[in-house]
This record gives sequence, structure tokens and C-alpha cells, in this order.
Amino acid sequence: MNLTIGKLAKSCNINVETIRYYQRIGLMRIPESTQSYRYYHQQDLETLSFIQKAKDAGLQLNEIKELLTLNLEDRVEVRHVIEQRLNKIDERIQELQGLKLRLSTWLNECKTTENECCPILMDLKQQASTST
Amino acid sequence: MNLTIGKLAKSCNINVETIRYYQRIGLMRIPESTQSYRYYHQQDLETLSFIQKAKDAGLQLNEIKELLTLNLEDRVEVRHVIEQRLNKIDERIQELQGLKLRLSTWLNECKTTENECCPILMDLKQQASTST
DNA sequence: ATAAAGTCTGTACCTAGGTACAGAGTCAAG
DNA sequence: CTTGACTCTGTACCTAGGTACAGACTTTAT
Repeated sequence: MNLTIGKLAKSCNINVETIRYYQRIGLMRIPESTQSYRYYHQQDLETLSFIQKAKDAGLQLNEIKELLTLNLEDRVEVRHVIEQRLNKIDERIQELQGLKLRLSTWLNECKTTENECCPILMDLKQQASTST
Repeated sequence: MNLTIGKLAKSCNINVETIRYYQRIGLMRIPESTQSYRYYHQQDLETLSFIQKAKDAGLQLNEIKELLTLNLEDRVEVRHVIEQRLNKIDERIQELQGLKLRLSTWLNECKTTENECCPILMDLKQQASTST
């Protein structure tokens, strides 16, 4: 297999510029070449496919970079990367659920109040210190 | 009340540069002045406080900008802004829970398999098309 | 042999929400 | 009246993950 960057991109359904970006950040190798065009092989296709799957699973590029350095026996390290991401995701879900609660409480207040004025804006406009 | 930007910033516990940024994006007015320093009043303090509370509730700056143009009677419009944000938050929570499920399934597989090799990496390295 | 299509290099731009800093001018305290 | 602290303007930089494009060069198809 001998692909130019455009063919590699097409075969993974990805933008050429994205591949170059991955190379810039050290996620993919830049194949050496004696000619002026570079040629990509099975190995590069595998790396790119790895990256796409991992991204799809919600991993970030720096985490994927770490995974790419690990071997099939490094199970603890692999799990560590995944666990870290899982923790971050959990934290974020917690945060978002907090926000959700606040906003939906506001909405309910607004729907049930008998006041003419929007209680949400009232709340936001309320000054903590009303001294001039 | 007559505050320079530094005093305004301090009184809201915010960075001067952040206020300037809010001015740049049209979230806060730039008070006109005949002198070369600008002076801020109660109104500006209220706006800044509004922004901070709304940000705290998870609203984004463009949404806050919209809210700032609304009046206490515009209840439908206010609710609309909040509902939109709530929808976005819900979508994001769904996405994150999907990722969470995928990653924790992987982790469980890895912890329970009898295989020597890391099933996570096996999965990621698996080629869809293995033809050379 | 030539034109079209592709590649390489370098750089700028995008979102969102800021942060930082240089250089010039201004204000206030001692 | 000087000095230090502050302000104003403009611009660059940061994260994360790309996208886009110009200009020079190469390869391929006809």
C-alpha cells in the first residue's frame, strides 16, 4: 500500500488538513521520503483509524496520543487513561445537572407566579448591595 | 456613585480586562466622558452583576446579551432564552452519558477478560478493512 | 509537451471567554 | 512638582480541534 496524503484522507473520510494537523501536534508521524511527495502505508491508516475510533468514544487528542504509545500488555496504563476521562465526564455531567436544576426551577417559577413581572429577570436584576 | 474601571472591577471581583472584553463584544456600554478617564455608575454595576449571575446559572454571553435587551414584561422571550439553553444542556448530558456508557463498558471488559491483551487497545487497533 | 490536479510549507482564521502586555497619557497624594 | 498608580488603545495570546488559503513545486493524464 502506497498512498499520498489525499488518498489516505479519502480512505478515512477525513480532511487532508486534519491529517496535517495531527502531524503538527505529534499525533501522527510524518513519513520520510526521498521524493518530494510523502507516501503513507498500512501503519498510517491504522493509526488514523485508531484516532477516529478513540475520538468517537469521547477521548481527547492528548489522551489518544498517550494511548498510541502504549502496548497491548500495558493494561493498567490504558485503564488509567480511560478512568481519568470517565471522571472528567462524570464531573461535567454533575455540573450540567446542577445548571439544569437551576434553570428549570426558574422556568417553573416563571410559569406559576401570579406576578406581572418576569421573576427570572427580577432575580437577575436584584442588587446584592442596593446602597448608592 | 462614580467609579473608574478599576474600582468597578474590584467591586465586582472581576478583572479589568474582562470588563473591557464585555465592552468589546457589546455586552456592556462604554460610558461617554468629556474627560479622558471614563466613569461608571450604578447602572454599570447592575449590568455587571446581572452578567455574573446569569453566567453563574450557565447562560452564555450571547444569551445574556439578549436578556439584557428584554424588559420585565417580556416573559415569553425570557423563557424562550432559558428553554433554549436548557435544551442544549439536555442534549449535552445525553451525549456525555452515551460516552460514559461506552467507556465504562470498555473498562468492565478490561477488568473481567481473561485475555492477556488489553481489550480496549485490541478494539481500537482492529482494522475495519484488513486488506493490504 | 502541457494542463489539471495534487502536494508541501507556512501562516492566518474560527469558536468562547477571556488574559496579558506595551506605550502613551492622566490623575492624585505627598 | 514629582512620582507612582491608574487608564486608554491596540494588539497578541491561550485552549482544543481543526479549517483555509497562497505560492511554489511535482506528478499524472491526455
